[in-house]
Amino acid sequence: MNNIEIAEIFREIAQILEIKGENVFRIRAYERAAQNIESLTEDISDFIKNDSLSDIPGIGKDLSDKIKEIYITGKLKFLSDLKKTIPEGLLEILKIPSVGPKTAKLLYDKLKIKSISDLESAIKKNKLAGIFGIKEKTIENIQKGIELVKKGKERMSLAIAMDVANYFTNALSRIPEVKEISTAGSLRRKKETVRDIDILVVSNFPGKIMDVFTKLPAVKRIMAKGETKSSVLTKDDVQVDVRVVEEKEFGAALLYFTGSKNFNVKLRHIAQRNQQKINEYGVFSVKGPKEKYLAGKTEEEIFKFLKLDYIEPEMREDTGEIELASKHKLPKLIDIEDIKGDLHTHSTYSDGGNSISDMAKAAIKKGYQYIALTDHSQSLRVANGMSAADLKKKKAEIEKLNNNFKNFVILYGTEVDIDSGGNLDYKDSILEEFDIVVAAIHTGFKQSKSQITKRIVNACKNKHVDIIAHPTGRLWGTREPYDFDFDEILKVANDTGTFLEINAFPNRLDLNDVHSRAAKEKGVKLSIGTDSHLFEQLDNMRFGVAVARRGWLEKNDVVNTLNVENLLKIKK
DNA sequence: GCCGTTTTCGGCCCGACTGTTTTCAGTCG
Repeated sequence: MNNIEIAEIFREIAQILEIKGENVFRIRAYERAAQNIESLTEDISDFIKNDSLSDIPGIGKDLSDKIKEIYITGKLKFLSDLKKTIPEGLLEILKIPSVGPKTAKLLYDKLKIKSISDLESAIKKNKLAGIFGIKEKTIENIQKGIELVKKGKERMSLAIAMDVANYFTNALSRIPEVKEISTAGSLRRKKETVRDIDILVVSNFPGKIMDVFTKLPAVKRIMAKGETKSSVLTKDDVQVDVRVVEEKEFGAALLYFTGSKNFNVKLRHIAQRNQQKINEYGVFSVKGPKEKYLAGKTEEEIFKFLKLDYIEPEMREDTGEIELASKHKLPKLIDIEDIKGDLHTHSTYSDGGNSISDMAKAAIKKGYQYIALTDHSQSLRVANGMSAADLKKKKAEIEKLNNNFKNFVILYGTEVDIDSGGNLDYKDSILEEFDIVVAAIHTGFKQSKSQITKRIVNACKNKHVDIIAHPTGRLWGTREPYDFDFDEILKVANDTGTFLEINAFPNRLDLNDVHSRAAKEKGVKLSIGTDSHLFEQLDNMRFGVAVARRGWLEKNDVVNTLNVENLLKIKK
């Protein structure tokens, strides 16, 4: 049982307790525990071995025992007993927007509805209308919610979310009454997937903003429209929320709507201790009979009032950053401008769409000092992998192009396949010719944990392999990461001086934020590569940088922030 | 169920919007 699986068990418990109408704070305790376990950079087994489970915030005596039980037996009696008390399908009803635990319970108690299909047929037979508290409008909302669930569009990738957000921020910026505008929520924190788009606007004419927003051409349906806050659904079924605030509230609102929830809760605790209160309108003194506005115009001002250094949005998850901010020990996160080159790209020599020359030109235009063309190796036939003979031609072409550059260099590279037996697809005598060797697994994803771990360990131990690309193999929404011992890879990567990649391709983002942070803590260096197959995709670097920032990485942790001389010096 | 710079008991973040109510519960973030 790994961290994610244990977190899921606690989440399921929270949901069942919710339906049963249990104490909300008990429910919150399970949710909080789940979130904290999920964001641990160490394997939960380490805490069990060291008998230090209660060091994890939100884990006390009871949850410690439950974690141990799960770890040892693979299951939890408390959960299986709990499951018996409610019908199986009931949890899926909670996924319907506008249907919460109270409604789910009501529907079950009155009509014995225990699944979405039960609910649909009850609506068809007009059975809902008779229930106290449910009328036409509620039924309509449930129906629309069911449609959404069926389409299965619960979260979107960060890349898509950014596109949608740009459309709305551009459109709203054109309104003269808009003084300031910003995205908020998980999009601003740059989470790898985003559920809905939050936009914050400063204006003295909220009514006008609400009108324009809800009438934009991309809007399919208005879900809610109030004086200062509205929600719509776009034609692609993306939910967008816009909230209008006054200038003196903007920082407070931005802080509040950026979250995360746990981060906000902790800030409020700090405020409470100082006899202050934080909400989306500002920081207020609650000393004396009357509340007094203290701050709220900017986030910086609010952090200052709380005696904290400014915390970047990507770090606001309550995983230790608030404590560091109070001690002035926050890391200085890497920035997109720090990136000096791309170490994972493809050309027409394998399965890329552009020539080496075109890729290089695009890299120069981005202000890079180098680009590595890492075409696939021979056995990867689906990707037009390169034979040893083709390599000579490619090397000659790169040498010729490099003669014409000043302050820029193309690195002769390869993405060499790690085959199912753990061998590399080129001999050492070929590998030593390259400037940069990226190694990756492309086949045999279903092998056992020990087999896959051994394959990657072998690659790390090769004296020519510089980078392990997309180390976990996951493809968002299509392929789960393969099973391997990440701690072991970190150890070997550190011992051998092998870099691990943050693959910036939007549906990979591999390593992810938690893995990146773990790598940093173990002293492993990372490389952010776009895996571009077209020159336009070099722009995906920003998604890789987003992952790095969420993983607390600084400039020094990432090797492609170095200039080319230093890069070639520190690589194997 | 967790947690403690007044607490080992009694708290636990806080407000907008909706739909159903005649003053508020449920949902959401």
